[in-house]
This record gives sequence, structure tokens and C-alpha cells, in this order.
Amino acid sequence: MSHAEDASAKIIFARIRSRRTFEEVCSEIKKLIIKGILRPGNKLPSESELARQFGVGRQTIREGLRLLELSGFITIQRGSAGGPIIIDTVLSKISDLLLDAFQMKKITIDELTTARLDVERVLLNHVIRNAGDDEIKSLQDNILQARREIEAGTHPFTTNSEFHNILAKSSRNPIFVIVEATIMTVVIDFLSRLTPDFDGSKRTIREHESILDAIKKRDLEEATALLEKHILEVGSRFRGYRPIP
Amino acid sequence: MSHAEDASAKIIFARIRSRRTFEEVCSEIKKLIIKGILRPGNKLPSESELARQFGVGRQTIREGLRLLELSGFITIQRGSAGGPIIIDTVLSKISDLLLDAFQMKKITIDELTTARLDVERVLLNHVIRNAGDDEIKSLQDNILQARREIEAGTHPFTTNSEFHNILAKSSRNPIFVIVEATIMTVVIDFLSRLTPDFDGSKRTIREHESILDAIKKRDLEEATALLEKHILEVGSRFRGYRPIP
DNA sequence: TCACATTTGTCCGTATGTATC
DNA sequence: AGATACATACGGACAAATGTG
Repeated sequence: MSHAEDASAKIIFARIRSRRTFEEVCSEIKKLIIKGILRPGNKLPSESELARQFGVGRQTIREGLRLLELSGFITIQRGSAGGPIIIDTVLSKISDLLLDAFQMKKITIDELTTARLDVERVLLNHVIRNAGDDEIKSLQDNILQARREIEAGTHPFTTNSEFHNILAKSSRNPIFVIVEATIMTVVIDFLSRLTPDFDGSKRTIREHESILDAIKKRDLEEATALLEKHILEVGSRFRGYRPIP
Repeated sequence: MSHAEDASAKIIFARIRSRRTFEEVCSEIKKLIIKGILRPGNKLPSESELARQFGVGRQTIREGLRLLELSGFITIQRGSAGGPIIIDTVLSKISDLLLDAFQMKKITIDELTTARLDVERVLLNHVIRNAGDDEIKSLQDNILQARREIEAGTHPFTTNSEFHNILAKSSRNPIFVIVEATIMTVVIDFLSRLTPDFDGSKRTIREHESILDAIKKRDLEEATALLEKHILEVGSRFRGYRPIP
């Protein structure tokens, strides 16, 4: 192949690796999902049935399903009435991959805190301007749920982190949602290495609440000041952290 | 199942799905890579050899390798002397997944431009304070390369996009590197749908150069103004864009 | 509670394509 | 050009999981 070089094309394109059959299977199904023909909750045929329909072996189907599964497009249930099911967890799968990337890049606490300060400041700007009643309610609900978890004696670990993702959603810009999810992936990773801290969690809830109050008043300056204080406070709690051995 | 509900635990935890063998294979190898025992360029044993060493079947190994491949940890070469090879393309694989996510979320040009403005503004702030001579040189080299590509008659498509990723690296904060890579994924996707525009590319190079000049002078205000103008200009070029059919 | 059917998970054997030496 | 080594793909088989009657 390629006896004559196409001079107009440099090394711009990714090397063509003749698509393997399982990749074809994956992208065919992915296409249907992105187009909306297959929707979350829909069940895909069983592996053997897919193999029959695509006219390939079952092993090939399985490898295609592995790709879809890792990409967050499907989940697979075993047993009778099981099989592949369409879901929408692409974002959370990205977080998983990001964790891998971060582990290789060895991020420091200061770098994380700096980035959070910068990003969430601009985030807040959009939230104050764009957030509607439903988003305010989501934030309020998040705080209530965190309180309930404290009362039940469980750690509002995930709930408190989720506050910032809801904040991102309230900006009504999907890019910020993804950027913030990226950053919170690192935050959660750091948090998970700390010993659970009930007082710290309670403090976080109070800080979230005061930030929300400022948002309700559409007071950007106050909200920003409170948010900065909160992020710095959480950052200082990370001090005891040490990288994985 | 779940005859008795565990009341203390909400839907906080990811459902435990008894780890499958191929997942075990994947994470064992991944561990070695993250720990640095296996490094990029190293060759993994062949499928059959891995199957022998792990004491599992070849198909199981294959599915494990699919996961590592999609995660960007390995590539696979066919043919004699081929086999799995360690690489570090995790970040680029994340971009691939992000594209999927963006296609499902249907991002608009205004949302993209807004996010770029906000993020690159704060980025620039760090660049002006932290960039050293080597980073300035990388930016300069990028511009020179783009010029050479124009002269050679090719489109400096990738090179121009790379300018912003180098900008992110110059902030010396790995989080910004990843955040900016995230956003540039979308920008590149939009760009790739436009008909090639030589004049636009030349203009971009000139704008990049003027931004770099301001950075050299450590003039934050001027650099910010130029960057904003540049991003808005590129955004306006997207106007003709229409979502995939 | 207990089979039963369905579906995934895993393994084996074999054939083919492909790249290297 | 031919031999070799590897991934790719197929088919068959059985075990394990899981919902149903």
C-alpha cells in the first residue's frame, strides 16, 4: 500500500488502523444512541442475537460491548432477562479516566485550590445571572439532604461535593458542567484520602448555605467572598494529605 | 434480591458488580503502569503468554486489553513482533469521550465562546505570572511552525489549536492543562466542520503573535484584550456551523 | 422453596489476516 | 519470497448468575 505518497497531506491525520470488526460494532450502536434512536432504558438484544444480526461471532460482539460499557453508553446485567441496557453515564466515565490521568500527573493541593478558586469564581458569576427558581431549589434540596445525612449519622460526603456540580448546572452552560465535574473529580479523590471529619462536613454545609443565601440575594460580591473562603477552608483541610505510596 | 433494605445507606455507593476477571486483568496491568514499573515504550507479552501467566483464557485477556486500549494505556500492533505496547495517551482518550458527551449535550457556539473567554482569561493571568523562557519559546515555536505550514500550502489547523494548549501548559498548573484540553476538544470539533479558511488561519496566527508579544511584555491588560478579541473572532467564524444532521 | 430458561462470563480449538525478519 | 509470530475472528462448550413460574 501507499506506493505513491500523497504530498499534500502531512502527518496531520491519525494513523489509519484498518477498523477492526468490534470497533465497527461499537460505533454502529453508538451512532444509534447519539441520534436518539436508542434511548436510556432501552434494552439491546442479547449477545447471541446481536451476533446473529450483525453477522459476526459472539466474541466480536463482546469486545464491542466492552468499548460501549467503558464509554458509559451501556451497562450489562447478567442472568435471565439480563443483557445490555442503554444508559447515559458518559460524564462519570470521563471522571474515571481523569482520575487515571491525575494519578499520573501528581497534582498538588495548591494547584487544585488555585484552579478551583479561578473556575468557581467565574462559575458563580454566571449562576448569579442565570440561575432560575428550579436551580435555587436544587441547591436548597442538596443542603437539606446533607443535613438529613448528618442527622442520620452518615457522612454527607457525596452530597456536599454534589453541591458544586449543581452550582455548575445552575450556570446553564454545559461546558462549565463538564469543567467543574473535571475539577470535582480531583477534589473527591483528595477528600476520599482524608479521615472522615464530621465537624468539617457540618462546617461545609453551613458555608454552602451562606453561599446560597448570597446567590438568592443576587449579591455577587458577597457570594464570591464566601465561596473563596469556603474553597480555601477545604483546601487547608487537605494539608494532611500525602500522595499515594 | 434486597429483601431487607439497608436503611443507613442511600443510593450513594456505586452498585457493586462482582469484579469480572477481565476487569481484574485490566487493573493489575494498569497498576503497574501507574506505579511506573511498566513505562511507555515497554512491550507487554502476547495475548497467549498473558493468558498463561494470569492463568486465564485468551478471550478474557483480550477483553482486558480492550479496556486498557480505550483508556489510552496501551496500543496494539498486529503481526509478528507485534503485541500490546505501553503508551501514555490517556488525555487524548478523554478528549474522545468528551466528544461523545458533547454530541449528546448539543453545545451551542455562544456557550462555547463564553466558556472560552472566562477560562482563558484566568489562564492568561497565570501565564503572565508564571511562564518562563522555555514556555515563551514553545509559544514562539508554535507560531513559527504555523507560518511554515501556511507557506507549504497546508492548513495550520492542529498547530493553531495547539497554541492554546501550550498556553495552558505555560500556566504551570496541570489542572488548567486538562481543563483547557477539554475545551479545545470542542473548539477543534467545531473547526473541523468548517470549510478550510486560509485567510482565517493567517489571521489567527497574527492574533496569536500579538498575544504572545503582550505576554512577553508581561502586560496583562493588553494580552487579555487581545485574547478576548481573538476568541470572539474565532467564535464569529463558527456562525455558519449547523449541528450534525 | 425449587427447578427452569435465559443470558453473561469464561475457556478451548482452529482458521485467517497481517506485519516482521 | 517464505517462514514466523502475533492479533483478529469464528464456533462450540460449560459454568455462573438471575429472573420466572
